[in-house]
Amino acid sequence: MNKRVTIKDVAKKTGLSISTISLVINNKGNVSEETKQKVLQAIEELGYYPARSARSLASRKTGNIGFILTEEHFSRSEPFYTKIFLGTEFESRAYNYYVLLTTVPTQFSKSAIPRFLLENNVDGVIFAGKINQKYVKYVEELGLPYILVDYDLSGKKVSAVMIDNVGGGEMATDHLLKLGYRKVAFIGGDIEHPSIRGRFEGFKKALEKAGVECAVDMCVVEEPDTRVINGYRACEKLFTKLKPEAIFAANDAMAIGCLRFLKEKGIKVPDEVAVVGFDDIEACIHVEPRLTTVRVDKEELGVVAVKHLVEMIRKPNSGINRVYLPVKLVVRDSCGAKKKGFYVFDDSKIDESLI
Amino acid sequence: MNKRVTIKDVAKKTGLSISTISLVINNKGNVSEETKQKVLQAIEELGYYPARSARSLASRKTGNIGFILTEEHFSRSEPFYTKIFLGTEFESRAYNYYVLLTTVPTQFSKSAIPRFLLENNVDGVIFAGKINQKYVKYVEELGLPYILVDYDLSGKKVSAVMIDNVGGGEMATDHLLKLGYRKVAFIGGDIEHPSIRGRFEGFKKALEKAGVECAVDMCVVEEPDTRVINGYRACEKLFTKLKPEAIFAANDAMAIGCLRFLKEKGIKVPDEVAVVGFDDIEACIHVEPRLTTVRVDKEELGVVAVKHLVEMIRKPNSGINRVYLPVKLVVRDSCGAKKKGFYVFDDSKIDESLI
DNA sequence: GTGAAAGCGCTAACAG
DNA sequence: CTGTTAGCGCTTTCAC
Repeated sequence: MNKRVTIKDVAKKTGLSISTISLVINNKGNVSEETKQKVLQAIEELGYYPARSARSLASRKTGNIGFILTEEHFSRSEPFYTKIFLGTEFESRAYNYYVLLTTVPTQFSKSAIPRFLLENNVDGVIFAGKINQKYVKYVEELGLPYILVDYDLSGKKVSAVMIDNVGGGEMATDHLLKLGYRKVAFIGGDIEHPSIRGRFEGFKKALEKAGVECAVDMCVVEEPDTRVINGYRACEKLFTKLKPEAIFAANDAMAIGCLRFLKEKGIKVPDEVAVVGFDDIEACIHVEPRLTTVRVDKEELGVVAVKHLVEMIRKPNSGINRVYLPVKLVVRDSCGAKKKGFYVFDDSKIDESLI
Repeated sequence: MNKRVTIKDVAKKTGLSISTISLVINNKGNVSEETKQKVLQAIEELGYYPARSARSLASRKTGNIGFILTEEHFSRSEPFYTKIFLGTEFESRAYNYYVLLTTVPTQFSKSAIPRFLLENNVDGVIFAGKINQKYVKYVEELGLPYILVDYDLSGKKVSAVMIDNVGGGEMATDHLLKLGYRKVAFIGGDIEHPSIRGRFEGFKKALEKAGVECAVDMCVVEEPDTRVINGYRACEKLFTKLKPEAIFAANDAMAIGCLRFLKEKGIKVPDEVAVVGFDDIEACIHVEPRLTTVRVDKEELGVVAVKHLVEMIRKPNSGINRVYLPVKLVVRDSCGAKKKGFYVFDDSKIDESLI
């Protein structure tokens, strides 16, 4: 490694003491504007950057944020959580933090505790997606500030950045209702998950508003999780007894499962059944017909999480932060709106340019 | 923060000096098995973990690996580079490294130099995908070991983990040839990219082996990049003058573009034209028909990169590492092999279970 | 406003 | 084989 430029070099060059330099770097204390400028200039000229490790050691702050999610979530095919991470990575630059990402097994295990927690190498933690409560508890006991993203702990007041699931579910259902469908079904898995619950709630709310009865057998919510295959199965169950006009699936993966089942059975979408999903994952524009869905701004979830977490790090005991991020209906082909001649803004061009 | 357990506490508890503890931790020098055990036990009992920052400061090693890719690559819809990152993250645990990910603009800019480079906060760097040579040069001048993944610098002997593009291209083309197609076209964009070049090379090699002429107008390689839209355009160009029996696209995105074009024109796949892609991205199983392609093990690319990089960090001047990772043909529906009754291993179940 | 000095927790010679 | 000692580069009282 080349000889590193240190704070001493800056001190020497300016004829000041290292403590003054330090004060300038950290924008602390009372330093005259004049010396401040002198220092800043010297820093610039020398190309000086404070060493992380030295700062951490002396200040007892790491400058790192931990990002924890389950292996299951990260290895999911669609990059939902990846995008959240991207958002945090981007935002954390503004605050001069590094984001350390790690995955943990779904089941809590003492041996799986992230290294950065054991090594005291983060100032705060972001949990993305469903996570075993024990991990959260462990971080809490460490006294570290933390925030959940796209998840919530029932019966516990924690900081969290959430999607407006209820609003989104309502929006999707309203849309189907507006298109004239009356026999509208809901398909969901892992119904204990706060997000899925919320979407279901929105669904019921919309039906109630419209004065449409929400039949029990029009709601298939027993699937263990929300993967494609379970969307397929749920749809199969639904069609053994009933023939809905429209389906609102709790997420895109399940909606795609529905599409798969319907195609196999030769049931035309959207002509015979309309389908709407939730999340707006990439696959939506690859399936046939392209899936109408509720768009979640994943990056934004990450950005907001960092904003709040940094605030919590900077002023401890500032209380709990809870935010709901708005969602947006993206109308494509699976809901039939276009065929019915409803005017809709076509997002497809935007989608394609992203690829 | 709770009172941290330090090396001193371990020394006190064991009645040894801190340097002995340090030796044990780092598995260095000659420490008697007896004291070693004693130390290890004390560490266990106290729940001691060495502080990163202190270690870094004293040893002048950060314990971090930088992971650099362009914004363009990371925001790509399919999680190709994300998976490579996942691989690095996973593997780096084994070596007790943290991976710091950052994106940079495609164009080099002095102000976009990753913070971890400015702050001297990494021991080595992984570049993923196509990257402006200036970034590489910058790292080189810093004296840091680095390795490229899925990219290469022409005229420069650098360490790199590469996909066996030539082999894969050959494999895909062989497959089409074996199915009886003779008029086989190649579609590629960004032909200056080493990977695309390699795939094209493999294509030509296979044709030559089979004694099939490689007509110039059967190769559309002028597109600026390899996105879906350019696959669409390239396919359009192709079909204005010719009618190939099969198409090998340089990657899945372009292959999907072909599928799109062909569907619009009412040309049946695989009945009228067979299509094969490269990469095996998620979308392959969502498109209709499902895309036959060449599978690249993305995680493995990351794993291997870390292995080599760590080696380079540990023994500097150990020379250049260059590896080619094998690929595998995944036969689905777009190539017509199944319809033609060829026996093929069906990967679809595996795919679905991943979702 | 600025400087001197004492660490932060660890590693790395060098003694013994 | 183990201990002593001097830093690594910075932050942080506390004087002046």
